[in-house]
Amino acid sequence: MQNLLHNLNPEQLAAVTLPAQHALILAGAGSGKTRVLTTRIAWLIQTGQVAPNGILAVTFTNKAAKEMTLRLSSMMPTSTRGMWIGTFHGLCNRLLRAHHRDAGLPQTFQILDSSDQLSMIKRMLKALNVDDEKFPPRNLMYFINGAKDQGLRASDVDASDDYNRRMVELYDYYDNQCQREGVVDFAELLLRTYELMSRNQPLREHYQARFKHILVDEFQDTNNLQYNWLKLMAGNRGAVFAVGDDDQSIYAFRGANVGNMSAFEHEFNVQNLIKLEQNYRSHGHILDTANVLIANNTKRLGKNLRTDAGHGEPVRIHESTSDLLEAQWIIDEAKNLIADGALRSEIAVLYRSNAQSRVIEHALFSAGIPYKVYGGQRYFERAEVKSAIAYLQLMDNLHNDSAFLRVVNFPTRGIGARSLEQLQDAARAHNLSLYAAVPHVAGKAGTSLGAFVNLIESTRFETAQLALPEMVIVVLAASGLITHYQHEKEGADRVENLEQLVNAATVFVNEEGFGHDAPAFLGPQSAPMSGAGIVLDDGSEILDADAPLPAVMSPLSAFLSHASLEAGDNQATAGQDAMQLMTVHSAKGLEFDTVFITGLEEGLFPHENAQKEEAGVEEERRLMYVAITRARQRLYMSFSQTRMLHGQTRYNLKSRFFAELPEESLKWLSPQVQPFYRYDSPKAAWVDAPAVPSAALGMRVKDNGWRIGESVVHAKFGEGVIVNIEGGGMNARAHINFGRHGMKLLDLSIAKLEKVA
DNA sequence: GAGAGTGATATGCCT
DNA sequence: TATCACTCTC
Repeated sequence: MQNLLHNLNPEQLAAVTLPAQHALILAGAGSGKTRVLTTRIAWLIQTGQVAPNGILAVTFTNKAAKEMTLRLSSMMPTSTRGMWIGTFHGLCNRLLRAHHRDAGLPQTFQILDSSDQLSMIKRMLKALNVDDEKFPPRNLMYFINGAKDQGLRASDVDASDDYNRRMVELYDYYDNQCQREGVVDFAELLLRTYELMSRNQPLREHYQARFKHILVDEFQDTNNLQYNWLKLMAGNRGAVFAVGDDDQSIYAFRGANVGNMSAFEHEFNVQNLIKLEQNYRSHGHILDTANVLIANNTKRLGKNLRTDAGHGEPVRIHESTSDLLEAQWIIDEAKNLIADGALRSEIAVLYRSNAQSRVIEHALFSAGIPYKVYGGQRYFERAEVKSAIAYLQLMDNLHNDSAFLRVVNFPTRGIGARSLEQLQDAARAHNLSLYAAVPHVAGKAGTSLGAFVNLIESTRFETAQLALPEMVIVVLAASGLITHYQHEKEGADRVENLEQLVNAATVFVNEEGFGHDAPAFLGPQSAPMSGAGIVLDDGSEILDADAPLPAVMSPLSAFLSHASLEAGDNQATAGQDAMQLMTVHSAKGLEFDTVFITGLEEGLFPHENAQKEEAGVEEERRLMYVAITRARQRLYMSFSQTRMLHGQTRYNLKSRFFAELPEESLKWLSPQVQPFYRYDSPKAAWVDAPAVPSAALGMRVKDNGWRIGESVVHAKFGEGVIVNIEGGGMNARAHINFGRHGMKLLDLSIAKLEKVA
C-alpha cells in the first residue's frame, strides 16, 4: 500500500484516496492524470473498498483503455479481470451483445463505421429518390449523429420547417433500415444502451448495484449522451470519479461539451474538487507561455500549472517569408538538434491542418531525414481489408445490405447495375434484405445472383466448424479477393494486407480468450447460471454482460466488432527513429523533448472558420495550449508571411496568439529578417524568397506607392497585409487582410494607411 | 468493366 | 494545388 501511494504529490494523493463519493479532478497537462486514475483503482481494491468487478473505467480511445489496463496490471498483484475498462463504445457493444434481445437487436448485429454509415445513407437517398443536392448525404449524417448524440430519436426532434421535417423523416427511415439490416452506427451503440438501461429496471439496477466506482477519463470530451449515460450507470449508488481538463477541450466540433464539467459539479453535488497543477513535463518558460496564453480565455474552471524544473530554454519564435522557407528552417534546426544527439523521434512538428504537412514532408524527404506522419489510413479502413471484412459480415449476418452490395460484384462476377436494380426492387416489394430477395429475381440476373448466394452458402458450410483464422483463410480464397489482387499490377501490398488479416484474427482469438479452436461461427455457448445472472420481471434469468466473452458473442461477431471499433493504428508504419509529424489535435496526450508549432498565422491558427464567434477563438486558444504543453525541453513557434494554400498564395498576419505570450519567456529568432516586400529593398526579396511568385513581388506596383504583400497599419482596423491591388493611380484600390477584422477593399487615395517599418 | 475525364472541394477525427 | 468521388466513354 505504502508502495502504491509512494511518490504521489499531495494533490495526487488527495485525489487517489478520496472517499467513495463523486469527485472532479482537474488534471492539467502533464500532471500525472493517468497515474492518478490507475492508482485510485488499485487503492480502492487493495483497501478492500471494492471488488475488481465493482470498477467501471471509461475512456474515449482504445489506446487510453489499453494503457490503463497495462498500468493497472503492473501495479496490482491481482489481475485486472473482472474490471470493466474500455471505451464508451466498446462497453456498450458488450452490454448490447449480452442483452441483445432486450435491446431489440439480433445477436449478430454489426457495427457501421463512419464510411459504412455514409454509404448506407447514400444508398437510402437513392432508393427514396431524394435529391442529394438538396439533402447532401453528409449533412444528413451529421444531422442524425447530432440528434443521437443529444439522445434524440426522430420522433423527439422538433422540426420547425419543411426542410427539417424531411430530415427527420429521413432520420426515421434510416433507423428503420438499420434495424432491418441488423446494423448499428457508433452513436446508436450508446443511444441503444442508454435506452435499454432506462427502460429495463432490473437490468439497470443490476449494473448500478455492481459498479460502485465509475471512473471517467478525458471528461471534458464527453457529449451529452455520454454524460447522461454515466448518470444512468451511476444511479444513486455509484461514485463517479471524473478526470478532465477544461483547458484541453478541443473537440466541440464533434459534440463534446465542456459544460459537462460544471454540470457534473452541480448536478452530482460534487464535494470533492481537486486540481492537479504540478506539471512533470515541461520546463518553466514553456509552462509560463502556456499559462499566460490560456489565461486569455474567459470560460475556465481556473488552473495554473507549475513546475520544479528550471526555466530552461526560452521559447524560440521564427518568422519566414514563405512556407517553403519555414520548412527549410525547421529542417536546419532539426538537423542541428540531431547532430547534438537528439533522437529524431523526440522531435515533433505540429500543424493546425493536414494540408500544411505536405511542404514539410517534401523538405524532410529532400533532406533525407526519416519522418512519420500520423493520421494516415488505418488497417481496417483499407479498401481490400474492408472487402474481406464485408464477406465475413455477410456470412455472419446475411441481411447486411451494405456488406452485400460491397462484395456482390467484387471481384467482378458479371452482376451489373441492372441486375442490382431488379434485386433492389424485389427487396423493396417483398420487404426483404437483398440477400433474401435473390430468389425473387428471375432470368439471367437471377442466375448470376443465385451463383453469388451459392458461393456464400457453400463458404458458410465449409467454414462452419473452423476456427476464426482458418475461416478467414478460406474466405479470402473463396471470395476470389486474393486472386483478384494477385492479377492486379500494383496489388502485392494489398495481397499482403489481406494475408495480414489471418494474423489479426489469430492474435484476436488468443487475446480475447476464445479457445483457438473455438469455431468462429458457433453462437454463444450458454454460460452456467449460478445466480449471478440478472433476474428479469418475468422471473427469467439472463446473463450478466460480465460473462466470459464466448458466452456473449461468437468469435466471428467479436472480431467484426473489433474491426469496426478499433480500426487500427493511426500512425504511419513504425520502424526506425523518425521525426514525428502530426496535427495539433492528434498530438493531444503525447509529449516530446522538442516541439515545433508551425503556421502560426491568422486564418490558419486560429483557423478562419473559428474566428466568427468568441467560443471558436477560445477553442483555438485551447488547441494552442495543448500544442505548447506537448514540449518538454524545447519549443519553437513559427509563422510565414506567405503560404501556398489551395493553389493560391495567401498573405497572412502573424497569429494573434503571439501578442498573448509572455515576452520574457520568448526569444525572437529572426528580428533581422527583411520582409521580401520591403519597398526600399526589392533586391533582397529575391535572395530571401525565391519561391514567391512574381505577382507577389510587387510587380504590379504603380505610382500609388503600395505593393502587394506589403504590411500596412489602418487607424481603425490595425495591422494588415495588402493582398491585391486593383486599378492604378488615383483609382487604385487594395484588398487588405486585416486578420480578425477580415478582408477590406480600401481606396488607396482615401484610406489613411501607414507603412509598417 | 476499366480507365479517362470531370468537377467540386478543401479544419480538426475517436468510436 | 491536389485529391477524391463520380460520370462518361469505349
